Amino acid sequence: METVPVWLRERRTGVGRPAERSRAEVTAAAITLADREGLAAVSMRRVAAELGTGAASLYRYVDSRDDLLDLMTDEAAAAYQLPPPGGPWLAGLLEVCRQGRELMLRHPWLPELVLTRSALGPHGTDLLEHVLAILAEHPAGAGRKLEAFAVMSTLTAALALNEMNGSSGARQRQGAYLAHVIAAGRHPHLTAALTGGPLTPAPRFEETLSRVLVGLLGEE
Amino acid sequence: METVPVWLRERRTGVGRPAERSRAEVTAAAITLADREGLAAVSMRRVAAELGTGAASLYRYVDSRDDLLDLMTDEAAAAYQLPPPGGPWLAGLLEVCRQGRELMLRHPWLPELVLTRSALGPHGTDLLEHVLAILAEHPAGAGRKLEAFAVMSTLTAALALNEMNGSSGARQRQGAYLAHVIAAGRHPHLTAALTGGPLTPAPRFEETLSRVLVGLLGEE
DNA sequence: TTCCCTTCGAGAACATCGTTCGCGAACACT
DNA sequence: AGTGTTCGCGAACGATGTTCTCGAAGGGAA
Repeated sequence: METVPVWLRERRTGVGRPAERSRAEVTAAAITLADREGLAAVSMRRVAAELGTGAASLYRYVDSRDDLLDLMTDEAAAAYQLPPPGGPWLAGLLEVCRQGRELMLRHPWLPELVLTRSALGPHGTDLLEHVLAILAEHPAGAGRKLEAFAVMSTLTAALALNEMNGSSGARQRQGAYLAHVIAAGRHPHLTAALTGGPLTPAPRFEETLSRVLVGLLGEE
Repeated sequence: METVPVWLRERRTGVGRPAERSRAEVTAAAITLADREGLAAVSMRRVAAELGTGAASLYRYVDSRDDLLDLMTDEAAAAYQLPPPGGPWLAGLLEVCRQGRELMLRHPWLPELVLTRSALGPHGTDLLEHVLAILAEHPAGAGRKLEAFAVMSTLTAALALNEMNGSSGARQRQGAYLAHVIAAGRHPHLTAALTGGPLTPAPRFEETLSRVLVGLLGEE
């Protein structure tokens, strides 16, 4: 049972044969592959092929596929452009959410990893530090601030996931079933909600997160 | 490309050899297995073994493993005890969340499925209908009500997942890395948040969802 | 330069996975 | 009894994560 996290396993000293690749290269290859063919395509063998090596070689850089997924998540978080904190806290948090959404649209595999795997790496902790800095003057307790961070991440990922499923084939199946449910006539409120006009304008991403964050942290 | 959802595929008429099992039995076996050994143990072979049959037989009842996962999710939602709507809407929604949390603690595999797979089956639509009934008098538009349902489900699942990770080995790794980050001294706000007292009382589940829902739907 | 010790690369192997094929057996209906 | 249709499922295919193993490669000491 290895209790040391991925991010702490250190490169050995200059003794022995030097590695031909780096953990960063492996991570980058996995991200490239996931961007191109989806998360399901990220197998050890495919990632290795992307690098022109054998599958077993990857285990010199990564303990397991799960480790690699964590590395991908954290590496993606490196793209955040964190402005110096200042100004109203709500605007600061919304900017983080906005960038998060763009990141997830650019990396369609990210939401799933963020939602089901909560490990914070170096860039993840940088992001959390930034959020806490934005909230430094806020009177809420530390527990609530940490919770606000979790809620932000979760909802950003979930909303981005919903957005992307819009063009998927899953949406068609869901629509077909909902049509059946409506036709059955036993769900009056659902029917009214889905057929009443052009489905009242879907609340916009930023407005939703703004309302949630205000509810969580107060108007201030 | 099959555009008809799982829930609509109907049992054939009485012609031919009758099936020895039902889709409900297969689903129940998968749930039993997942409860006992986790979602990763739910393979077609293991589920079949649970039923005392061959793996290939399951494909008479289910098109794919993904279908089976959707069936598990919806079957779990059958356990909701939906009281007749009435009283203040916030209390009604919180009751749904409370039951949802208990469900997820009883079925530790549920959050992952709810978070990454959004298909609504018969029981899922019943639940949505119930939520919309609770909000029938609420002035918000249909879009916002549907969104509130999505946010409720997502946050309930995510918070339950966090609760359960408390006893996992993943928490230890995360703690070890956070200790390292604190020791490095480059994250003052994070350090303050994690070392300031006994980590200000973690905001309680219901209070969190109450604040979020009020933020989303207004005080009314 | 020579040697050694450590580390690396990766082919082969193992257990397991989701899924398909094909066929014999079983039942309902005429 | 015969026929049409469905069911159960052994066998097989391709792919997966991971471990074992060992030859090769390079740095530092001699």
